Amino acid sequence: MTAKTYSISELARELDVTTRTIRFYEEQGMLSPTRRGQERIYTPKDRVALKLILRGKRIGFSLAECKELIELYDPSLGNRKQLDTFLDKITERRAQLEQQLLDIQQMQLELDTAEERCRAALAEVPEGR
Amino acid sequence: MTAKTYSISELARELDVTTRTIRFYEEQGMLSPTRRGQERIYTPKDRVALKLILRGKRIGFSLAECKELIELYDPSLGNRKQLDTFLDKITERRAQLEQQLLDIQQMQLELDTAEERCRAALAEVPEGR
DNA sequence: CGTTGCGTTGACGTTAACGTAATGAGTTGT
DNA sequence: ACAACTCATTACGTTAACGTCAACGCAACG
Repeated sequence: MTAKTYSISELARELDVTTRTIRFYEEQGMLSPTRRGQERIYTPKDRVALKLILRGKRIGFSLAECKELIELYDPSLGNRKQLDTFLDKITERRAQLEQQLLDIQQMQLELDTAEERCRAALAEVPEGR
Repeated sequence: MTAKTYSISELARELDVTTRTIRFYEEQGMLSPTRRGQERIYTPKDRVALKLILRGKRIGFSLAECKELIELYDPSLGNRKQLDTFLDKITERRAQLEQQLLDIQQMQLELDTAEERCRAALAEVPEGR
């Protein structure tokens, strides 16, 4: 049952990032692979965390924000106060995501009209033959 | 019919950015306010462009990407080749937006489970009387 | 046993996106 | 006339998020 493990370059290839980037994320306390000697060994859990970071980045989260997400995601450190602020942060993020949804929808509309105008302009200028 | 105009600080206050930021965007060729002497005069069109930039930023676009969006948005420079690459860029952006939608939905799910776990942990540790 | 490949740790370099003075011109109120 | 605003330009500073060497360890391969 010893779940699969990954080398740093395996992870890098699969998720399309550089090893430098992966090490950097570790340096920032976002990943904590175990070691075999000097070598970093990544578990599926680490892989999930990394994917979470990359997903965050795609929607414009800073690494600090991604780090928070990871901390939320893990079940660990639980005194009362912590958990309350966790819940607050979750609420906050949710609001942000909602705003982003709106922004994206708006963008889509704008792309629609942009495309229309582009096609209209193309119809006006058919110097292509 | 001379539509409304704005001073730089008016725009800054309204859209909650610094004047430095606005000037910076101009420096990057993303805004082109007219001048009255030295003073910058912003039209509603400029204001729209600025809002477009800020919306882009909220979903993680770089300024370079935002600039492209603005260029798409305006009707102007139309030779055939340009228009074709415009359409390509539009398609590309649409794909990106779709991916972002997926990412956001995934995040929302993760926040759901994070909240659940948080509440569960709170139930386990009710040292708060 | 040399070199090829993957891994490691520094350490300095780079780019984007502004922040932060410093300084000066032009107008507005008292 | 002078202070108080608002605007401008110029220029150096800063932070985040890596990129890019350099120099080394060690395992396998022909």
